[in-house]
Amino acid sequence: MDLIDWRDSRPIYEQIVESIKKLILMDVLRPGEQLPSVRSLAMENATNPNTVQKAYAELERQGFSYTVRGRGVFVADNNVLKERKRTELLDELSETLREAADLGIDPAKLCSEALSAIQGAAKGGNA
Amino acid sequence: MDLIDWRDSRPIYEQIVESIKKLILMDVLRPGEQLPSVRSLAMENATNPNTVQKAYAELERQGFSYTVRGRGVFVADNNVLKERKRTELLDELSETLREAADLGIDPAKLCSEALSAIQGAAKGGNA
Amino acid sequence: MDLIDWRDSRPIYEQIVESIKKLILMDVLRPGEQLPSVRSLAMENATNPNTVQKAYAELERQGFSYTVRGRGVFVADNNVLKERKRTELLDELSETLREAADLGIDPAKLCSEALSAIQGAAKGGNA
Amino acid sequence: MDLIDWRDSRPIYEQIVESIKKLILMDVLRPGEQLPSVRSLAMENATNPNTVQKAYAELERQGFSYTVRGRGVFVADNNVLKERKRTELLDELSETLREAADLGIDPAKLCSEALSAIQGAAKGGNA
DNA sequence: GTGGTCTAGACCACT
DNA sequence: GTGGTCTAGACCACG
Repeated sequence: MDLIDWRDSRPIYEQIVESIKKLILMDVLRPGEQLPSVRSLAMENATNPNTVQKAYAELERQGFSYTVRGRGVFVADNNVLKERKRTELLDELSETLREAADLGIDPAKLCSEALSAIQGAAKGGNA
Repeated sequence: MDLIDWRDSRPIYEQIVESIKKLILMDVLRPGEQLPSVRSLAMENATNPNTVQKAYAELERQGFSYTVRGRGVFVADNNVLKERKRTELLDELSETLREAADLGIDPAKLCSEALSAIQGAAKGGNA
Repeated sequence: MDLIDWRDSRPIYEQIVESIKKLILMDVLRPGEQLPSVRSLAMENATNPNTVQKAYAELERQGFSYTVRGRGVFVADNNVLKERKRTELLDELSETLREAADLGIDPAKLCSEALSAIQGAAKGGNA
Repeated sequence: MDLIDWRDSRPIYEQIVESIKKLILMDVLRPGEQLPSVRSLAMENATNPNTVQKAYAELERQGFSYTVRGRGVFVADNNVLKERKRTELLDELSETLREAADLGIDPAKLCSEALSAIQGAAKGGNA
């Protein structure tokens, strides 16, 4: 697992949270599966156990994982998570489109262009 | 001009940059028009001239303004700026939609939902 | 005569000096010819007579002009000027080439590329 | 590292930027290597941390370095940088030669003189 | 310890 | 008056 981009200006723990969230949402990490131990993940990414600990705490707070003392950390089996992410993306989308509208740019046209772009990329890229 | 939201966690200078960029893109500030002096804007917003100075430097770097020593700072007459902003928004949109697609969410459906959302808000809001 | 670029960050008087020097060296302004009066040049360029005065003083100091009280300012008939400018350009060239050499770039090759570039431009451009 | 010439009229931060850029381009500072901390460099050069900070920000903006919060600033591993610098020098050269041509001076002859000059200096100087 | 931001106050060049 | 630079000293987030 390569979770950290050292050139990224965002805090390390935040990058770890986001990376693992993405892995869970994409079903690479399945519900019930055990996450790497704090120590091993820290070793593997050449970072401080405290930093990984902070990331795991945040993950649990957001409902993506649960902890069993003496056993480890596991992926939550919540299927509410995807719905929540969908809402999040929808909000982000609306925000961008609203800004475009404010500037006199047709949001619908922008949308269709963006859709074409990703479909084109998907065919040639990693689809 | 009310450019700063003190509850916003982003740096002051960055908020100033974004606010003025928006004013320029929305044609509230017209090409050739003089921007407030560093000192007056600092006074008006109860901040430090250095902070405003940093914001103005960034604006100029991005091509939104030009400086005449001893005279003041002026809005650039570039009509390329809007096109650049459009591209920027388009990239943002595509990024969000691509992320949705990765998660198995239909981007087109998400788009249409977002468009409905902002049209609804526009009617009741600031349209 | 359009001598000033208001977006240029250099001082006005310096721009005027450089512009007039160029006009003299390119023989647009001929030896013995009278330069515009301080007042008229100030009017024409929407700037302050003091600024033009400062430029004229600098021009005279550099030997490009001489003043006759009550008559005006005239272009010096020195043909030493061109030789001096040649030396100046030569120094600039050497400096650039030396910097290239320090970086491990072949100066001779760079030179021949530059020569090609300007010959190409001259044919299509203002030759 | 002796980065500042106090007799130089250019801003301190600009001198720092240029000095470090040169060190990077000459491979004295290698990709991935850590730059001195803002504070230590400020101490070493008897200047203010803010000034060094401004220099480092500019370096990063130009793509010569990247920052990891809490870790330090590192030399970018871009090998595009040298090519970019070469283009920059080439442009400078062409500009000088074009100016010479405008004045009726043979650019090729000027070039060969400059090349002789630097070769002579190199033998007697720091070659 | 690191870099990032901000304030207060100063001096400079230019108009 | 304008912007540009610099210093001194402070606080913050991150590791």
